[in-house]
Amino acid sequence: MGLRERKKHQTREALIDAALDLFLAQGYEATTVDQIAAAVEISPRTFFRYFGSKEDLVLYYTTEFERIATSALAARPADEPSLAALIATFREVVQQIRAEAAEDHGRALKQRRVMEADPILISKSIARMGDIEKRLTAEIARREGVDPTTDLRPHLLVSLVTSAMRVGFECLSDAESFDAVPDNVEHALDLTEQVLRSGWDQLSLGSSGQVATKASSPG
Amino acid sequence: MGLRERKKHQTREALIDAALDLFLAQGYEATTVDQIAAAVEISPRTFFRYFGSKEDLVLYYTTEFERIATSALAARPADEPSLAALIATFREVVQQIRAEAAEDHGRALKQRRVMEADPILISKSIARMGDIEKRLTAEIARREGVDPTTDLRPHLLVSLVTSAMRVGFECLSDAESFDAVPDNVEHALDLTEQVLRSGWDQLSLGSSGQVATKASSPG
Amino acid sequence: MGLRERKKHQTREALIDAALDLFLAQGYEATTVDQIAAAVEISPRTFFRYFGSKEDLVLYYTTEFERIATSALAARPADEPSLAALIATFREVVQQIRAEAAEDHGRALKQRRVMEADPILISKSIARMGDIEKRLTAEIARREGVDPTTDLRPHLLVSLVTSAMRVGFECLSDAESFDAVPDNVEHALDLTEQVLRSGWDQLSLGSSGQVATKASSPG
Amino acid sequence: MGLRERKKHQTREALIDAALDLFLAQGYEATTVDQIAAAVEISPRTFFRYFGSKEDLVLYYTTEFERIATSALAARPADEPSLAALIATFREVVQQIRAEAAEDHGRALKQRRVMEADPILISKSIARMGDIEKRLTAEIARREGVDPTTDLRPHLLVSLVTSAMRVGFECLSDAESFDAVPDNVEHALDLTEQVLRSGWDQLSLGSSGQVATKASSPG
DNA sequence: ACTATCGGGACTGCCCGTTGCT
DNA sequence: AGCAACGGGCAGTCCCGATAGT
Repeated sequence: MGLRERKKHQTREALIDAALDLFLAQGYEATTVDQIAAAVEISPRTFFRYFGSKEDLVLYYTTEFERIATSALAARPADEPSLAALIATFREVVQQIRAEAAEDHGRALKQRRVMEADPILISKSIARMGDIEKRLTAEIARREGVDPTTDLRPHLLVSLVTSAMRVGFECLSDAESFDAVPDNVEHALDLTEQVLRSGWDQLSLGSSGQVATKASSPG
Repeated sequence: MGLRERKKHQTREALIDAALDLFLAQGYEATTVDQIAAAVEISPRTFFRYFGSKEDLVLYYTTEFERIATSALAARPADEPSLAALIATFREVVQQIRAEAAEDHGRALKQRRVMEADPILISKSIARMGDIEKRLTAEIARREGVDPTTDLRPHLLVSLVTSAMRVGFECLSDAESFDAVPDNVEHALDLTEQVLRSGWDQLSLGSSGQVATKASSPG
Repeated sequence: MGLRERKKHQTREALIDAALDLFLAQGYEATTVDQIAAAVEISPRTFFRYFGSKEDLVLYYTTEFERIATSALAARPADEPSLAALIATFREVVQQIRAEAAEDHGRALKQRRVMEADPILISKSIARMGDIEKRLTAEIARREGVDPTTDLRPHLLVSLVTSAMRVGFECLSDAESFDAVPDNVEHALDLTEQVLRSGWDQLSLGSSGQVATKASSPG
Repeated sequence: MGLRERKKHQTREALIDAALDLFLAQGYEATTVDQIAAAVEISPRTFFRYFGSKEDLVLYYTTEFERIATSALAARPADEPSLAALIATFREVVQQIRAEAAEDHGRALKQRRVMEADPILISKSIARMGDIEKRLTAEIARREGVDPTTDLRPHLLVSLVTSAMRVGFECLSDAESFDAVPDNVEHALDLTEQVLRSGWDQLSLGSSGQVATKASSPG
């Protein structure tokens, strides 16, 4: 990695740290981009070269999540049932998070605190999840060989599992540290797997089971 | 309804109509609040007395959705199982939408067209769903007599069913009219009910089933 | 005039004064909008509510010129010959300028100094003059009942008289005060009127005198 | 003309052609000097041996115009009246343009199209005209033996005739080809000569006719 | 030298608090 | 009383010129 790359990386991390501290100290809304820029001694203009928006900074990990999740799903064996593949994918994501938490110096925890303090940020992060869902849906549909625009089962499956994930993430308002989050997520994934396993397979996703496709709906 | 109320209502509808038309004509981003205000001959400031933001206007129906859903859930019999109550609640919402669509003069369709043209709006609307989820979760937890901060099952249940709803709503990009939406949503609800019915009840929500509560998690 | 109007007027003038002084002291380019705003203790944002751009401020008098000239021309009797109408129009503009010069406190002179120091501003102002010419040409063509795209006499007439005006204005680089300008302009207008009067009327603008129209040119 | 000269001339023309085509295709601003150089297979450095800047290339004809006009005016007999000399000068310029138009292959038209597409270029070209006017004014004043800073008649005369020229040039926005331009310009010059001839000579420019000089103005 | 990056200034849009108008 | 004009603040974009790494 050239000196340039390295500096960029440092600046990005410095921005995240400075911003999160400011957010925690005085609130997300009350903190201006100018303050963040001043804190790391760059121009406000440059801030926007690193993060498309102030929001992007807080939701940085969401972006990371997407990167990890999509590549993890792509790596699942092609013949694995979709439900299992998704659950496994998310479990891998959790592992990754658990691993990175070490060198993270509490950034992840700070980020969650900031988000909890500002409910609107939670909404925003959920919205991003929507985008991720779309991508995962496309991949599941591809695996199953169905058309996601006429068959809503891939979307539904992804949506259900992703929901579980979210629920696991959000249930930590009272946590002192970030440690409990991975456990929570895994717990939620366990529950969902239990609940869905018996029911979902009967939908025989990917089969010609017309009952489940939109095309067969009376609409 | 007094004359004052009526006038307010008219202004609000005029704003919605004017705004949606402008959005369709020149795009959401490209349309300024000033233009909307000018179109109905009010001051830009006054716009914000009717809608908290430009976004609020487009997502007006989402707000309506919340209103209807919460009151519908509150009206369900107390002894109805939670899954059934939620599904029934959402079915009622769909009915309401179907009914209002008549006197709506295509506003709902226009609104969807606007949202499809601007992906960011979709995210935003999904984000609002998050708020609704929270409210519904609280109500389900109340019904079940569990603490939603320690037991993540209420949140999970709500999240799963809401996901189904969302999936139903979103699958209409190709629809020419708004008519198909209610059918789609009902279809998604049907599927979800099928899938969850067998599995969910075994979680014996509300029981002391320790396996399912966060408190019992090893984390 | 209400208090509101009065305050607005004061702010505008304060802005012009402060800006011109700054421009003279440190140059047009080197002066930022923020500095101007700070000098009159308004927010930079508000600056743009008074002037669409920094350039607009310097060329403010050009805008005024346009406003006065077009309305003055519109007010000329319909049966007055075009040449006379134009000369009279510009004379009125000069009168207006002379009248305003009193309460002007040398603003006009400062403005010229600024423009002379920054040649690009001169280009810009000339370019605006081009727009004004276009508008006046259209009006003259309307009065004469000819088509300005096929008959170049309206444009020519306007251009000739406007040139005279410009000549009058520009001949003051060496003047200590702005006082001489109106005299100069009137002088130039006098000369032009003398020169053109006998010759122009023989072009019988508006007649069917084919010799004068572009359509009849051998091209 | 030696071979070396001829090659230089060819390169210059190739540059103009390539540049104009690129400007038309992707806009003036969007086109880089590198692209132009690449198009004619010379090094970017060499470009600047032919044209001082990208702008110089577009305004090349303006420069040519200046060169031709000043030398043509210098060549007029010393005892020719100024008006006649100027008109004759511009007529020669037009002849030159007409002559070159043959081997010009629509360059002039393209250049106008480029300029019309970028209004700022128009400003720049007009601004250059201002410089030319200044030079011609000086020459006329010299011929007449008057001081151009106290007597505004030279400037006025030049300005009037130049205006005519501009009018002739500008009246082609709708023209499909450049062919009509020389005709238009000559037409405008004809009209102007007619109009001014009788009137101007009575100003007895260069005489001691006090009425016409600025010095004698009551201002 | 070439190019990516940075800095900065103009400018706009959203939104809100206050103030003057009716 | 209520409403709309106004001013202000901040996020964000664009463009350009300077700079610094490769």
